Amino acid sequence: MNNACSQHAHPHRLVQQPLTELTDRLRASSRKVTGQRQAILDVLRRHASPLTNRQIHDALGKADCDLATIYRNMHTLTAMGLVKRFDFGDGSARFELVTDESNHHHHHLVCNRCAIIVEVEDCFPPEYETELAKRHGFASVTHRLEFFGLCPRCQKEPATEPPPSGTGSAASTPTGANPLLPQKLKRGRKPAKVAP
Amino acid sequence: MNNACSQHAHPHRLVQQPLTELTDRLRASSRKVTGQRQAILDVLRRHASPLTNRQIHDALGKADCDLATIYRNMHTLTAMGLVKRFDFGDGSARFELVTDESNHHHHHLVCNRCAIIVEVEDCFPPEYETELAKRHGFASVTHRLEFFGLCPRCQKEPATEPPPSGTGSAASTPTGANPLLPQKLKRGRKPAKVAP
DNA sequence: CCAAGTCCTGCAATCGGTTTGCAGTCCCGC
DNA sequence: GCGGGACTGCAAACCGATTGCAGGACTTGG
Repeated sequence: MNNACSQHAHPHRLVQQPLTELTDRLRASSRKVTGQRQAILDVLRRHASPLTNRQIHDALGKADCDLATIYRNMHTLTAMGLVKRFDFGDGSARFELVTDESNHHHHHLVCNRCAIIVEVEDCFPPEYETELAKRHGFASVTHRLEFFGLCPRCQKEPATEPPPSGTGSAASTPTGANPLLPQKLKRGRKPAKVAP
Repeated sequence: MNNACSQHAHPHRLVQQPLTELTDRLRASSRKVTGQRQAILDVLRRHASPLTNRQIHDALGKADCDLATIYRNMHTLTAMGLVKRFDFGDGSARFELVTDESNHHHHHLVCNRCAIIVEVEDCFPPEYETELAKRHGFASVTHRLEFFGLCPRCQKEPATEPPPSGTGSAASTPTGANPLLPQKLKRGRKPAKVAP
């Protein structure tokens, strides 16, 4: 499956860190460098925005790998600090590769319609958090912050239309449509069925 | 900023708005004032921290009400603006009653161990968001911000202990234990089973 | 106060995301 | 090259959440 380039957000700010360094870190933790693991890291490396496990699975293409394996690996990698987990409030977790240099603290700006994701640097000053922690006696305080809104392209759309298809250059997600609707999940049940 | 002092779970800062006003708003929207609806609102009214649907269900006690009904009602009430939904990143939504006066913009500080929730006023200045929106061309930008850390009580705990029981004064949630583990959900599967 | 029309509820099936037991496979150090 | 532990695939199962359906509860109008 093609996941490729014209990636909406900062298309070329991709992490070019050699895969070997990643695998080295794996070995250092007495973990094995399996083909699946490498493939997953590779997929993450070539994507700028955080991906869901399913997106990773789809992006793997021929280097297929069981979804359960991806889930397990994301846990392992997160625990090892190789990837970071983000939560946009639609029921699925997203993961981003963490690399020594480029992975400073950052957040995201997500479109409520097409789910396009823009990385943003904005965040309040750290003293804020320190102050907050002190005031309430909490320790090791962290925060989770994400922004949501309507992206420029979606603002132009008719309104009560389904999310944009492929109208422009930037396809929302490589895996195809995946409009996440924060605060308003959308699940379903098949039409109906008779008795067993 | 600071609202109250050592409030952890401001037990008495409850919303005392008459239930009638709430029911009036329901009628005004051509919705029916059912017993379940009232019971749910009542439960929310007497709790200061956001509750999960299950917690609401448990808290209902004798005024039992199907979980599905609670889910449906939380949707309705959220859409009507009577309750606000929060997401702490453990797989379940939480709801807080919205009342005209007291429900200003606010966030939460959650303990990673015992799940105690403290309401906090801290947030970055609104210009921030406006600026961000403008810079990226986004419209109607909102944000989701929550803080996580270790509460004072849990800091004293041994460490690799299960979350504290009822050691102190401030019981986490009226409904009982419900330690949420942000970023590290905990699901399970029963022991095992043989063939059908 | 009753009847009709709606909205609502309970029940059970279902959905999607995620986890896990189990058995076979692969990686790595020896 | 071998052995054992780490890992994978498969399928079952979990969980929060959603929904079709049919009976029940509010409301409004008469």
